[in-house]
Amino acid sequence: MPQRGGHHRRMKGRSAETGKAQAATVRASVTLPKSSPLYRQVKESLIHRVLSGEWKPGELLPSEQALAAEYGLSQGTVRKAVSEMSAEGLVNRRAGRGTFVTSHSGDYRPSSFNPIYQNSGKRIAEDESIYLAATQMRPDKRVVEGLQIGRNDRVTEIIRLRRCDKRTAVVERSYLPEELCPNIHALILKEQPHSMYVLLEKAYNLLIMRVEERVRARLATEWEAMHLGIEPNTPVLEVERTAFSLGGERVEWRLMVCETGDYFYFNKNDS
Amino acid sequence: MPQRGGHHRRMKGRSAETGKAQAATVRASVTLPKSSPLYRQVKESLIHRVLSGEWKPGELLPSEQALAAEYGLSQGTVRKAVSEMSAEGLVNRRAGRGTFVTSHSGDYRPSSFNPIYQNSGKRIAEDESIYLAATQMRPDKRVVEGLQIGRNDRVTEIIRLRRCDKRTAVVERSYLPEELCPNIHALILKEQPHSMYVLLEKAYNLLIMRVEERVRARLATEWEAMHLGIEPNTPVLEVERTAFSLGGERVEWRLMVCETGDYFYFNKNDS
DNA sequence: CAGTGGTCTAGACCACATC
DNA sequence: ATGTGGTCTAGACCACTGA
Repeated sequence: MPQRGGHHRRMKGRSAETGKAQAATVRASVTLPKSSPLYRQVKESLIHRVLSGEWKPGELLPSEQALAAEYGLSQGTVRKAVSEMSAEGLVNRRAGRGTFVTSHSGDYRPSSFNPIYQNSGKRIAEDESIYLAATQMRPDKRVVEGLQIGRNDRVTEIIRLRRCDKRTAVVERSYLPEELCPNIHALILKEQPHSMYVLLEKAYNLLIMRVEERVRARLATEWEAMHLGIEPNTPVLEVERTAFSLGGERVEWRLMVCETGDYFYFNKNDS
Repeated sequence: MPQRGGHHRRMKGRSAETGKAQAATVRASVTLPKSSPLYRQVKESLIHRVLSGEWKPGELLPSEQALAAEYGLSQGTVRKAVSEMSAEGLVNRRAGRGTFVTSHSGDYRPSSFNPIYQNSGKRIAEDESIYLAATQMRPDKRVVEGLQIGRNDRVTEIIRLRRCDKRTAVVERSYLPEELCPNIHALILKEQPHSMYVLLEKAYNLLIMRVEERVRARLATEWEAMHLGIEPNTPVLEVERTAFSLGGERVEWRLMVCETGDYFYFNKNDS
């Protein structure tokens, strides 16, 4: 790892000194990973601590003061680390309360990952999901590709319908690697959770932070048409999603199918 | 406008004083708009100055020092303002060089707004656009809705094909309000620009910052099928886009149609 | 009330780009 | 050599929350 930023300082146990920024004299060896800006090292450290389960989704982080003391840095540096995490949605800050690890459940994470809307503008939520199946199986070619796993690894297939206003809006098939989510089929069948991503947090400490979606048009199969209440060979959207955890693992590969007379896929882009 | 943050201070001509943060005594009246944090006021001010054309896309802003002096604030406060603008993509900062107003042309704005990819992973660029028409007309119902204009306002319709590897990948129809982009049809026909958004910057100082897209599946019309080299009634993606300028105006409503045997619509979501 | 995050300042030093 | 943005510090005051 090349040195960047030229700070070369340890993050713990700084000598009192004058309090001014010190020259590039390497004084004492490094206590924490990498080099590059200190606030980034702090950020990486905090992320690892979240991944390790030290603070679980929805829980409170130590205050900036406490973290600054712990790392032996100024509050401003810790603040910048936490600010980046907040900007990336990993954490929510609330003045007067503290900083919380993001969670798909409860109060925060408002918009979530539901890209399909009714023409009326109403978003298709997960409220009225109907689970049709949850079974362990061998992955087919698309699933192997989407999850980047071995052909002989096992996955869990979860099939559900998303209903809205007493109509089936979306037919959905999810595939999760058995290695990351052992026995999730049993949990699904027992709990019939409203949100899969909340279940992944609670049962496996997997926090979904990012998804990639590929959208295509094709004709509905007979099976899909039956569930969606449309004629076979009606054109439908096929949304293919890969979901990544905070740790960067591919946790889910999903296929969503919906008809687009009454629904559409929506994307707001700031790039 | 309710007061927030309790700072109540003018942004110009601060008295020298001790240099420490001052109490809430309102000393002299406000010189700049709104209240709320100073760095936000600075940001708003800078945005207005960009909108006014004081600095055009691609041009250099004054240094943080210079801006701090001009507004009578510390560099840190100006820095926070510029940082937000940078995070929102309004501006690019480069160490050693300075801060530049974002532009769709030239070096920066790498990923732009092209959501359609070949199955190979290659992005459909604007390089090989073929313009079929650019005419002034009355908007139909969808255009009125998309641009939120009056039924009697005039718009310019621009039809083009996007080619990639010697094949037509996308058929595209754009509609721009004549009021915002007078006589753009003449410019289009004369310059046949690679990028419409670069043209909008240069000719009308309209910087496209944000788009909303609605995606649906339907069957190709005969006209579309002809251009795309497919059979009529093949399922295709219809991507409907509204483009917003920095000022928040609806500048373009666009319809993109592509076949999805060889192409797909891609979306990366961090929400 | 004490503690939290949010704003603001002033000043130091750094890597980098340009001349 | 000069000037730019980038990092880091130390300390002040603020508004908000909850006990």
